[in-house]
Amino acid sequence: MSIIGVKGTHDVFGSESCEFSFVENVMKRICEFFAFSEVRPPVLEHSELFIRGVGEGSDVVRKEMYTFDDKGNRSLTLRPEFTAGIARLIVQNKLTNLQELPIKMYYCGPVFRYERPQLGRYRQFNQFGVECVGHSNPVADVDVISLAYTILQSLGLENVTIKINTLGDEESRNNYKVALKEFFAKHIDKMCPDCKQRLELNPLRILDCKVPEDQEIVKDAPKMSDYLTESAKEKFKFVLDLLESMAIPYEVDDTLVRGLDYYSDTVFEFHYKSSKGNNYGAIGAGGHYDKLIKEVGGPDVPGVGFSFGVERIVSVLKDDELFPEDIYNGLDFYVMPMGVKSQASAVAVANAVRMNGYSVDMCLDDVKLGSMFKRADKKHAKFAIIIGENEIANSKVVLKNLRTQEQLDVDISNLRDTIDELFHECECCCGDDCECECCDGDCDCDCDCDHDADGHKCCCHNHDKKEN
RNA sequence: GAGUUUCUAGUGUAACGGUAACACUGCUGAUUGUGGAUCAGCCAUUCUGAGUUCAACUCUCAGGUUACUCCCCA
Repeated sequence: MSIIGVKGTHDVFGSESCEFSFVENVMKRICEFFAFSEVRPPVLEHSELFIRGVGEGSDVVRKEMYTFDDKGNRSLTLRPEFTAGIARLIVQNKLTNLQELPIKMYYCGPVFRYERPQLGRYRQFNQFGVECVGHSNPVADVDVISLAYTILQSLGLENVTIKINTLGDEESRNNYKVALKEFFAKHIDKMCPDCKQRLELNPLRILDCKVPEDQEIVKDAPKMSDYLTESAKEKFKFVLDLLESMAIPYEVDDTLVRGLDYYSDTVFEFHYKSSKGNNYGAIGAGGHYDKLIKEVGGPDVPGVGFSFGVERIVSVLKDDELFPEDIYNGLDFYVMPMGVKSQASAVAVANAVRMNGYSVDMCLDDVKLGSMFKRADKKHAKFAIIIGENEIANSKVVLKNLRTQEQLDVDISNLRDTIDELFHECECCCGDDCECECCDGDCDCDCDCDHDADGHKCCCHNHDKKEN
């Protein structure tokens, strides 16, 4: 009997794995530019952390957590999100005392939510996000939004919609909740069962209800903006003004309420509709939080963060064919030993070329040369290195370009230099990505960059060799 | 948690209750040191379990699982 994977989990391998790496690498690189450093919190935490951190009232905690008792009867939970774990990590390691604030961290890894799988939604999925903890300047909010926006742009997602709203400070929210309760109490009989529950638990959530009839009622509900304290209003205005000055487009959406209880003041979501029209929901979201660090036992400092759904972003990029061609692993060399006796030398050569910085695979079966060429083709290898008894006797190898069919005998002592020449990147001195065939000697490319009337001078060192 | 839905070779698809078929991929050979072609051959406990039947991929029941919807979220 075969064992199959758990519902809502996915195996990532082959070309899809290259796509995930590409997305994660772009994200990591840009986070480093923004001076965030990587953090790797554990997957397992005490359930208590999420109950207190994320909030008992949230659906994530109420019905979506993978919670179980371990052998010591401790209640543990597979993280449903990163923020609470990072808050714990900061507090436990006393990072707020050890370094200048804010603490800026980014993370990437799997999270778990027990729910029915559907489009863009899995039980185990990957989140990439950042937290910026310990500074109350709302510039931090904008910094984080700008980071997220930069990432999405670098990935090639041009038409991203940023929805933004403010939940205000505690005082604003309490006033608003009272007003909402009063308002919805008049209509609650006509509303959906979920909303009836929400009225008591967290009336803010009613604003997020998707039932059409309820949405009609929501339209006439009191607005958050009318209940904001002056300081909350000012903060939000500051954030919006700053976004504007940075040319980051946004839409204020006063029905935007996040599902995690720790948020206050600025909250935002990133939406993107793929050309196929698939609606993956928000591809990323985040916000500002005031009480989380304190709730976990730390000092009374705020934080702000966002998180992307890596699977959703991969899906969207796939739908819109935005993955660059060159992200899929190509093999530089395939080593072909002729006969068992040549294998030892082949391994040595393969390793030497690897240490030179190239990807090298080797045929492990004693099969005919023809078969080895077929295998090299399958792997899309650029070059073959053939080693047989003749070559070993002369301390040579045969180096064959599998695209052009050219081949030459190379002394093993010269192999390194020969290979480096073959792989030398040809760059036109115009530095303009002009795609000129600069190896043709006088390099008469027709790019329209304006340099010397003499035309380009190609910096490629391969001329002489190729022309011979 | 509720609803609809999928399940046959690595992939995509056939088969009235009666021999599991086809295409691509893969492997082996024709071809003993030079490939991408051609030709031959090989590759399945039909998701699992139970039931009905002389006979089940096909019908029934239970479970798993795929995809999607609601709730909610990344």
